[in-house]
Amino acid sequence: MNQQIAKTANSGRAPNGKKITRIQKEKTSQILDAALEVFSKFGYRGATLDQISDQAGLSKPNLLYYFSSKEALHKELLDQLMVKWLEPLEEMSDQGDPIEEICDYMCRKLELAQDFPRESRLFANEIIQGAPRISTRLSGPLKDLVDEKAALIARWSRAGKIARVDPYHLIFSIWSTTQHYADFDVQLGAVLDENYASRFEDAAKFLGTLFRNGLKP
Amino acid sequence: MNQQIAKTANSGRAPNGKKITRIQKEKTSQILDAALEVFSKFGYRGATLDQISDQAGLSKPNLLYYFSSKEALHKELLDQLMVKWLEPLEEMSDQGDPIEEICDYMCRKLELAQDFPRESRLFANEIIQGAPRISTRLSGPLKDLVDEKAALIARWSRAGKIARVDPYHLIFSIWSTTQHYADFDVQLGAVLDENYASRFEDAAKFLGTLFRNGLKP
DNA sequence: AAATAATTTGACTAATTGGTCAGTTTTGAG
DNA sequence: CTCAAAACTGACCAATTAGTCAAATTATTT
Repeated sequence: MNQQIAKTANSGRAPNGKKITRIQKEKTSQILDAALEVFSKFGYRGATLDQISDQAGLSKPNLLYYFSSKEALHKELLDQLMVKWLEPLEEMSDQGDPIEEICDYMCRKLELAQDFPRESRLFANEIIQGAPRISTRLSGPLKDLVDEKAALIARWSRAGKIARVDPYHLIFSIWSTTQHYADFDVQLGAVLDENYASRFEDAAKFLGTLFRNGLKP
Repeated sequence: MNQQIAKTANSGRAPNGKKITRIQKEKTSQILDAALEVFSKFGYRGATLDQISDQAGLSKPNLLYYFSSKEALHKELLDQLMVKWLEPLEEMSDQGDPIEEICDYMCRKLELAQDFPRESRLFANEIIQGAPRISTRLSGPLKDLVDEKAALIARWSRAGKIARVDPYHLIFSIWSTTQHYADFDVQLGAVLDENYASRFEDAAKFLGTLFRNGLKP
């Protein structure tokens, strides 16, 4: 058997019908974790398979037994990431209070930055370097979801429930302010010094104030 | 003469007293521009001297005649960048109206993102990847300046001139929202589509509203 | 027009890179 | 236990990388 091993961790079977063994599940997850660590730190071109296989605790040929190429490994990480990254925005609902819905979204994004900083940096690296391996996802699923939620925010805006603001740029400001706490963590460490430990708590409080006041109709 | 050529473009003389020729001035500036282009797109480890020398229109050994190593070239770019990057914050003054001072700072940062997106991405790449070649600048000059201006904002806050907010996180929010327009430009392009052309204008308007309302006492 | 200094180049090196492959070892179903 | 499939390995390869160097070319000075 020389075919590439399935990468999605579903119920015992790969999309192509092949069985997924215990070892496959363990090793692919080890590799993906190691790859996330290294890609997020050095970017695609800066990361090496040797680093990743070292980090994962196996040999390079063994790594290539599970993922056919560096590119395939990177692509798999981005695919998994995209799902997690869109979730918080999907949850924004036209029920509840508009300003609270928006602030809740901001808080969920901030939690992502806190809990998954490597994923955030992986994404940032990819975007900054021109998104060569993710651009279709941006103009596809991402744009569709943003269009939908921007329309919702625009309705709130027109109905006078929130201030009259450009909904797209509101979403961008939530992305940027929250992701900043993952992507620019080193800079925060240098500047905040003794107040570094409480940065996420303080950020939630500050951003809550900023958006709540800033969006008041 | 085999010594390294001076890199600072001052009045005809290098710090070591050597004369700077016309060719030196031209070539170093060509190289720095090319290096900025390539480093900002691929990060330090992803960039190659071959790419940079190609972009600059000269041979690799010729490039290494002007800059002793890849590291030295990158460091020179970061040094030049740091000055430009701190300027807007330095200009924030305790004269003028507090909220306008803060919004003016935000606008100046947004202009930097618009006029110098490559510099912004160079900086972002360096920070995301752990700032291995700039960390002393962060905890030195940057921290000092931020501490000073945060104290100014804190005074405004205590005096009731602006809302009671954490001054550090206010500064972070200005950094993140403005730099986002340079660093995540590809993502904006994918999402905004036909509204892409006016993104900076729209951003200035949105961020003006957000910060003006959000900081009202 | 020499003479000197500055600039440029091609050919090179040693190290690192992503990826291959034939063969060995381990695993787990019957 | 048996044996086929799965997992793993060391040795290898071609391409790319940062950096060197002696020699050639060009600019500048006198």
